[in-house]
Amino acid sequence: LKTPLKQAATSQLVLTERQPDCQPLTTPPKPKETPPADPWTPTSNLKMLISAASPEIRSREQRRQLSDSSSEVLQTKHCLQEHLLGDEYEKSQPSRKEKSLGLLCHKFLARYPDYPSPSQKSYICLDEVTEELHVERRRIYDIVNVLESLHMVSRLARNRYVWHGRHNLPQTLQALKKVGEENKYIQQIQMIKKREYEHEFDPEGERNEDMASPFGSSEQSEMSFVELPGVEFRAASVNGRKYKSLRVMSQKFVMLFLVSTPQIVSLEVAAKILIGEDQLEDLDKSKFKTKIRRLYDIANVLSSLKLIKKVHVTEERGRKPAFKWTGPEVLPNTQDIKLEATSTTCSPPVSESIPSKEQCSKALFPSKGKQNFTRHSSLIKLVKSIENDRRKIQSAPTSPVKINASRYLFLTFLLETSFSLFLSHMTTEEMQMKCALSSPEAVPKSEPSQQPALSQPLGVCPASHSSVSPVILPHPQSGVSYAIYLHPSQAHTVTTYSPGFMLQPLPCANITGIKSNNSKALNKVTTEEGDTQRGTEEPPKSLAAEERPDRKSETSSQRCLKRSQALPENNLIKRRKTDEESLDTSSTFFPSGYLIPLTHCTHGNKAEGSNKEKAGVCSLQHTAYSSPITGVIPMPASELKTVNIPAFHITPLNIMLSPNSIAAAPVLSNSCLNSSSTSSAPNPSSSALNFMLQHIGLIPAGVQVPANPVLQHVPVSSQSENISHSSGSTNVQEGKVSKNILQLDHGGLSGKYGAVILLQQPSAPKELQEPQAVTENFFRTPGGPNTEPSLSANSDGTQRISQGTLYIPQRKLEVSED
DNA sequence: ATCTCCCGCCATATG
DNA sequence: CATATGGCGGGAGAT
Repeated sequence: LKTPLKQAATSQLVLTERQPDCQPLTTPPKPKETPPADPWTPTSNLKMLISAASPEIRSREQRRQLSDSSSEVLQTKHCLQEHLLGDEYEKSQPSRKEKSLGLLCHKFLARYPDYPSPSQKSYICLDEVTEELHVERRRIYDIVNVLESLHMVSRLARNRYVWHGRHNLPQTLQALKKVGEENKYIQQIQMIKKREYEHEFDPEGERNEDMASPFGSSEQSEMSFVELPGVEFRAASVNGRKYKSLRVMSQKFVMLFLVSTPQIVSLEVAAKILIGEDQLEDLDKSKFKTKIRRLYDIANVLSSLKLIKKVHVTEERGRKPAFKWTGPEVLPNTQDIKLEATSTTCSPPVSESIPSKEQCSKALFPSKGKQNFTRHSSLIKLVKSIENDRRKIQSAPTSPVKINASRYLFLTFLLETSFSLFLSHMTTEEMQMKCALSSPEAVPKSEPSQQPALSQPLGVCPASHSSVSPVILPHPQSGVSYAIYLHPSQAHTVTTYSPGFMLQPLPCANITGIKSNNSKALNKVTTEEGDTQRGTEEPPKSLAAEERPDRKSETSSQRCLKRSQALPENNLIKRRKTDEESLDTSSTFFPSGYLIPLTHCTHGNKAEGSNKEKAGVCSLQHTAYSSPITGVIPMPASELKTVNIPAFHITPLNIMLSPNSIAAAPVLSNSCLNSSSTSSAPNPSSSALNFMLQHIGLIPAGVQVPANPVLQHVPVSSQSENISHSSGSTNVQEGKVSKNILQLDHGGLSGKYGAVILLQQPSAPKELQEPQAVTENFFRTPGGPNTEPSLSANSDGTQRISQGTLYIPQRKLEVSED
């Protein structure tokens, strides 16, 4: 169905083709508005181009880039020249590209400075713009709407906008990120991926249960537009709250980037999420298509702003269009993290409670009344697991339960503290920044007066130094040793994204013989093959879990102490039988995961106030890689037998360790530890560690574990050489360059830090499994009573990791630039 | 064929 | 009511 107008336009084009120099032809679409329009001639096009790249352009630097980067312009110019040369006619009509929203946006942006002086505001008159840029008004709206969503412009009145430039961008992005986190986009993304996954795996299957209620009842499908407090949006009346679809969509789209790690979002996923929010599960094809179209529009504008760029994500399934965030990294949403330069806003005062253990734990829970902290989708799983545990604990307080109790407490602790904290504060940017900060060979130097709180963390090692720094923590009571392997990101060997390992929460199905309701579903979805392929973007198993009341968190620590202390874990230690079959089922894993953050509970730093945050950030820079608060799960050998699924999975991302890195590890870790231990006062790390251990019940309340626990570097007998194969990696090809990017998409935390937790079983028989059966080696304890978990290089130079580590093969994913 | 996404109709909002 | 906005989806150029 062609409308008259359309036909007119078409005919016009035809005419133009035949009569290149025909003057009479004017832009028909809007005869009235479009003034004695320019004829469609090469000249007019040229003029247009020139105007786009002319001196009129303000920020030359960017403009320059623009003209350089936008090959289209050049191309067009070239074409035009040809045209002018009398080449056949309109081979190159005002090609579609020349009219692209992206180019138009460039032209639009060129009219205004990125950072207009606050003194003189520039106003935008749509009429002028449309006229000068020779575009239909409609197009300008598209651009303006997106800009509005970023608060780069705001509407004053009809036809009238104010240009803010990028001044507000940092704040806007920060706000968007925050909202994005609150909206649990990470989880939603995971869910979508999960569905995809199940879809292809399962003929059709029952997808009812777990996807029935996408998210908690507390979903926010509101069509809310994120406003910026400071940013004036005068003309309240003008600022109708309705119909902001494009704006809202734009914001949400941006949010997706800001919350995901890696910051790559495929159109498909974005569209689904944006749709899903309004109507749950609306597999409407046309709606989807429309959404995609809109996203392209938005993406074009965002691209012009250089906030994103197009890439392609290649999976087994094929190439899918996606976009990668290339804009500024957004600081953690917590109010006062001031990194000198960029802070534009004044930071509000900070809390000042005395950090006792209790306080600490409380402090870690930002939201008391309301549940605000972000949770990785996988956390939901974990939550469920915890719930199960709790149930068991409450119902049957018997020995087997005890273990669960401690585990429960531990998980709870992690879940509610570190994770949330980590999630809310950690950013890819930070990570990278940290990587950059730590010099390749020197242990992080402590800034003299600058950052007192930034004490040497336990076993901190510069990322570039060692790959693994083992820390063995003797368990006072049970005698079980826990080894925490922190795996600094191998930035040096890998790339910007260099996650090491990931800890993944696993639903504890079949623990102590009790069948988990999810276990079935879980098994169903996982297949070694499938996981291997899809590892990267694996969605967590079931996300149906609901948030639990926070009440629990408050008391958990206390209860934790009581219970844990009351539990004689020694009893639990038994000889572990080598049973494989039970482990087979454990091959089920959930690719999604998160890192266990290393949070530091700084003591008595009320005075630090705003510094606190800063210190936290800073310390993270150096310690994050090897924070003591890594998941250490007391798991008696006996337990292992019956437990099908360990509490955590460790996902190795790129485990190809350079031979030297291993060698270096011990040394580094030592030095690090030593340095950290020198301080008389317990450093944040150790205190945090103690805190955690006590809560877990691994040590009595009074006992303190020295900052540098007995470290032992043990030669590791490892296997699973194919880890590297199974581990997921993302290749991002930018242009011709291909990078080895580790992506752990699950969760957004991935890629930053990794930690390997090895559970040491004192009495476990030594037995090494076949390398290939990586997933089946979970928690296999090869070492004998005296065997220490370790990492070693194989003859072939490949590093191997063994014992008690869980490997989750990552699906290979490739991201390539066009 | 698929990916992009321009074009412009037309429902609504605004003044 | 005249315009300003902007949702929406057909369908055509790009690849």
